[in-house]
Order: sequence, then structure tokens, then C-alpha cells
Amino acid sequence: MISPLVVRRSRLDLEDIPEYREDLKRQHIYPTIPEAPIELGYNLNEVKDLYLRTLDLISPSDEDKEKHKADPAFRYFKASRYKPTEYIVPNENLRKELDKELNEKMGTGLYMLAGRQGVVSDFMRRLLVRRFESSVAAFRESLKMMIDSFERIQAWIEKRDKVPVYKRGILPDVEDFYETSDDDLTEEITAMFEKYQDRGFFEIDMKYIQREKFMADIQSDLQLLKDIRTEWFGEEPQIQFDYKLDAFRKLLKKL
DNA sequence: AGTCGCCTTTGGCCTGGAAT
DNA sequence: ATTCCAGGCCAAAGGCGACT
Repeated sequence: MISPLVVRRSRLDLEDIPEYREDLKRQHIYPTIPEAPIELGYNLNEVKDLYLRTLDLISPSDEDKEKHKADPAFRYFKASRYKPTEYIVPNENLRKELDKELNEKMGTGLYMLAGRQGVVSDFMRRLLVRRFESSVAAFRESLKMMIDSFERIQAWIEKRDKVPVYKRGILPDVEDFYETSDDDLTEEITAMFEKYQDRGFFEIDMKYIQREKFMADIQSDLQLLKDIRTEWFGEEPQIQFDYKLDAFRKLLKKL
């Protein structure tokens, strides 16, 4: 209904809509339409093995996962921190109880939340892969961010015996929230708490979670991220510079 | 049967309001 | 009048429930 009234001036519109096309022609104005991007290659040199190994860890193929399903030594990044609802206890009564609580507090049932968190966890894993393939510097940033995030959630669970679920932003430090003695919450902290609750913050009690399995997976993910960080950026980092960046810089200079 | 909002991170961009 | 900053929007994928 509104499309004839909307003024759109994207380059494609300028070509496709006769009024714009003819008007521009009349004025001898020719929009610049960029060419399709050109794919460039670069050599990973001695980093190739480390690169492929890292990729296998953060993004194993489905065949690999299936093949090593029974092998407890097979390591890969599960992004477990983002899907606590995958670790809900099999007890039907407790599940119903949690489902009811979530519906009342958040307006979102357990199964809805579990579906979402599964997607989010997978998405986070893919984001890490994308950052990895983007540049060495980007990968280092995101590794640090993710390690911090895993450590914050670990500390939270240990202190509160509850899993925090917080959308929209970085999870606050648990010490900032609950360190005050004798429950004498200052006004500042109360205000902060309300702000987070308004943005959808809530906690899932650990009695609903298969504690050992969940904590073990979080620890395993965390250690895996740290091992990758040590290999790439540790005391004796295998990576001295960014071959991708280097290749691109050379090309720019040549041009 | 089809559409839409939710939810995650990143970085560019924009806005409104406060500080200089 | 200018600068600064916090906060919000947007895209990417996709399972699920609510709604039409």
C-alpha cells in the first residue's frame, strides 16, 4: 500500500524504476554500480596445520562428531555456556515446575527457551569461526571476550547456585551484584538490579540443571578456548603475524 | 499455511542529551 | 556552538510459539 509513496533511492532502484532511470538520463547523471567482489587467495604457510586444527576444534564437521561420539577424549567447542536449558534434569515434575516458573516470570516456556538457546549456542560458535576467518586480531579479541564470558558465568553459578540468563549485553560481575553484606543493598545496586531485570535478566536454579554435566562442559569449553589462545598468542606464540592481512597489504601497495 | 518476534555478537551509524 | 557519550538500530541463522 505504501510502496508508491515511499521514496527509495538505492542504486538498484535508480536502474530499475523507469521514472528515476529516465530522469537521471535526462540530466546526464550515471550512478556508479560497483562490480562484483573478486575472490583473492593467500598462503597460510607454516600456520596451515594450526589453522586447520583450530577450525576442527571450534567447528567440527557433523561426520567427525558422529564418528567420535563414543570417544570421551574427542574435544570440540560446544558453546555450552549459551544453552543451559539443554542440561535440564530428566525429572518430569521438575521440568513442569520450571516451565511454569519461566512462563510466569518471562512469558516464555521451557521448550521455547531451549529451542532458542540451542540456536544461539550454534550461532555463537559460527560467529567465532567467522571472526577466526576474518583476521588474527579479530580472533584474538573474540577469544578474550568469550573466555571472560565463560569465567563470569562460572563465578556466578559457584556463588549463587543459579544460572543467570541475560539477553542484551554483557553479564555483570556477580561480585558487583551480591557482594554486599547483610543484604543491605545500596540504592545504587538496587537500581542496577532493576535495570537488568527490565532487560530480561533472570536466574535458573541449579536444582533444575544436571550440574556435573553442565559444569564439566563449561570447564571443557573454557579450557579449549584457553588452549587455543595459548597456541596462537601465548608465551611462545606460533603466530608471528597475519598472513591474510599481509597479503592484502601487499596487494594494496601494488595497486 | 504463512508471518513474525525472540535471542546471540560485531561494528558502523545515528540520535538525544549533557558537558565543555 | 561544539564536542562527547551512552544507547539504540541493523544485518547475519533458525527452532519455536503466537497469531492471523
